[in-house]
Amino acid sequence: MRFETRILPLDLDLTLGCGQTFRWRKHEDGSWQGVLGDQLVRLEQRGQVMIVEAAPDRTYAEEKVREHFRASDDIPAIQRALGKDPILARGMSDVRGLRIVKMDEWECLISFVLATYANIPRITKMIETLADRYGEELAEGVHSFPMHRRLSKATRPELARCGLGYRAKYVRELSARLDDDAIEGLKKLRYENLRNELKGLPGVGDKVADCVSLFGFGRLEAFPIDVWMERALARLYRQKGSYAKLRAFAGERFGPYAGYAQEYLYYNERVRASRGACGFSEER
DNA sequence: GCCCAGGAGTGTG
DNA sequence: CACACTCATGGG
Repeated sequence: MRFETRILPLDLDLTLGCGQTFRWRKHEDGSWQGVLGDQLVRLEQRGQVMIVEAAPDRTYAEEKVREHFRASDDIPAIQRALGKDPILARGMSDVRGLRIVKMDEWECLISFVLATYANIPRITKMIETLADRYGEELAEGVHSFPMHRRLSKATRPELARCGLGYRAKYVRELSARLDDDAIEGLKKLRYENLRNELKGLPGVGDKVADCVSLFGFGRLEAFPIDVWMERALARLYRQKGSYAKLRAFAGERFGPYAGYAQEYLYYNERVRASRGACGFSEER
């Protein structure tokens, strides 16, 4: 079934191509294919409208898509708030359609734990292999991300054979420590407590805890810091130091929408910098 | 073949 | 708290 929905502003290429998610593929015709829960979805942007192709229930699919792109985020308001920062203000109009996505919590946790010490192609491969072997087949060759119930039955050697390496142990331990109820419990926590709980889990350090808080649990105040963000903070804000120090700086400077600030700066540093362009620039 | 990856855990100074 | 070392593999 095919229908239209509007989420504004939204730039699919920016949002799905910037590395915050791992399972969206761009087809030659420019459309994007992905899996949201048990929904296989194909999206096509035509100016202000987005064509959604999914089956079989329109209401359910539309709900999933709107949730994933955080349709209720008031981007103009967020940009007005972040625009008080003169460095962000300079380049923000170019990334108006870059939205934070909302992933399934369990999928997000496993994905970012797998992402440690691996490059994007490999991360993608690990996740696809897990989906192929433990997820439900939704269409020819397309599988859902495995639910906890199923993944927790996989043994460590089996997981290791999915190319996870030492990460197999973390996936096993996460399966043992968490279940659907535990995740429901985590959803109720405020960010600081959620972050601490996540950091207590095997394979979860500062960076992964913040990625999962932001992209999985939707906490917009989270500000994940990886090597790209370290560069951005050093270059634009002259900030260097430990994770705790940089995180404190970001919290103070960007406040409740720090996650969006991170997404903008990350994109700018990683994608635009590679093309030699710099939308954001330091103050003189 | 060689290099190194969106870090985390553990031990030491 | 700041570093050093290891972790296990596969994509480029």
